[in-house]
Amino acid sequence: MSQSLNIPSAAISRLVTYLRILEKLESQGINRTSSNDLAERAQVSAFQVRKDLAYFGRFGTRGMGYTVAVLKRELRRILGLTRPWNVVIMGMGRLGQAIAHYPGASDYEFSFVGLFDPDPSKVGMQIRNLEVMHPDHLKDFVRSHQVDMGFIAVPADRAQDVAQILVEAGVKGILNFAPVVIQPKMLERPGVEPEKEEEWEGVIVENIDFLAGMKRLAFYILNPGLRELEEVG
Amino acid sequence: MSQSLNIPSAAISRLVTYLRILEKLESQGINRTSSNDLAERAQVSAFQVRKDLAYFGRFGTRGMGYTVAVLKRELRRILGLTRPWNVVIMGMGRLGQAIAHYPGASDYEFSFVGLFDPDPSKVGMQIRNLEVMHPDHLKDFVRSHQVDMGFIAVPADRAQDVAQILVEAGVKGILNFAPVVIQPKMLERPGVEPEKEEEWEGVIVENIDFLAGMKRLAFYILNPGLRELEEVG
DNA sequence: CCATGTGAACCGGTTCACAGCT
DNA sequence: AGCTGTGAACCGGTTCACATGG
Repeated sequence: MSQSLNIPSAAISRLVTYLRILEKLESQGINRTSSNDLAERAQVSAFQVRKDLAYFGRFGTRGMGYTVAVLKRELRRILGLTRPWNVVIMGMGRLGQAIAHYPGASDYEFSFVGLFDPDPSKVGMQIRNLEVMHPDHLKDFVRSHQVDMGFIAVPADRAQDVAQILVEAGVKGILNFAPVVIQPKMLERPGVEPEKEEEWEGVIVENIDFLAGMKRLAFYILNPGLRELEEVG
Repeated sequence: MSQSLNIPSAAISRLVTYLRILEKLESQGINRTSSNDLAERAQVSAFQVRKDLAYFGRFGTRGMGYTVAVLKRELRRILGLTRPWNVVIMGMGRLGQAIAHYPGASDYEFSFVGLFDPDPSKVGMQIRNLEVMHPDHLKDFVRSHQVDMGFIAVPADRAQDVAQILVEAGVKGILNFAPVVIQPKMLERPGVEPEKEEEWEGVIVENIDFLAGMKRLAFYILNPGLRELEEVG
């Protein structure tokens, strides 16, 4: 029934989309919906919507559909958006700053609690009521502020090192904006080998690569026809 | 053989990754590689690498592997990165500006040729040697400058309208950074109905949604174990 | 009678084993 | 012998049809 194995990762991406739609519906004062309605708005099939939800339980009423508020609450719970997430951003170039200011991040429980950049001209800068710090202070900061995630917004050639630093500092997940594949082999947390090394699940890495997005777009413009649906970060 | 149907869209994402790896190898003076080597660097299986390449032809030498320069050239050709792509960016908030300055975009043949924002305080601003224009001028601009793609970097509640405007202006593809599902139903290009309406293939929409990335990350941190590999924009 | 929830069929993409070239 | 290229097996995710329950 609920929460067992075999949940396609694509389903998770879609749940995020459904949640966004439900929030929009709620803000419009609409309080009932259906798998058909959601499907149309999310551009997937109604089967898909029902199956995706079924992985986690049953949230609707047969013959009636779904209550927007209920389904929204359940999806937020499933996705872990009821508790706060403390986030640090590595790299305060234009992209890092744009992320720090991104509206909507704080609507959910994402709090940017620390901003880091090694550039002396950036250290000490005030961004969004936070003072940019040198990465040397990351490790202490992560521990003292219970940081959950680190975002990588540094140049591509620095990304692997920064990922390493984040892992050593003890974050649980990384959102990587740099156009590189982070090598998980190297993401070993020192001090874990001594313990049960089975224990160490590894850090979750999710990628957001818009250079790649541009290139895929170029390909599909040249080759229309072999375009299906796609799910992207 | 080459270029027929049934190419998984995930394969396209991986090709982009392989290309990036080849460019790195070349910059390091390495000029031979293999499916095994590429696989490790891209964090996929060697089977996968060979299969992905096989969709488009044969580029290696049996027993020898691949020549970096050759494979790189072929991937660039396949992905359409040998010809220039003229791009406009809609929305000159922090994200739009970060994209406009993104290093790497111009390494490939992506040229940002026009920047648009309706905000009077932004119109006329000089960004990257370009003057920010009002969207009213988009249609003429797209025609006169042969714009291929439009990037949407506007607030979520404006994204659908901007998509509509881009389509009407005649772009072939859209890279949408806003956290909304663009409704393709509405993306009708006026003046197409009169002609063969079969002809209108539609505009390609690719999404880059980092709010969604954050949420997926939250989910996978809470539920490690049901994490496989993922491909993301 | 409606729309959800779900076991089963189907399909497409990944994995595999091996054939083919160097 | 080594590594690519590929038809076939396999597996997982999507689609479907229908049973379930309001």
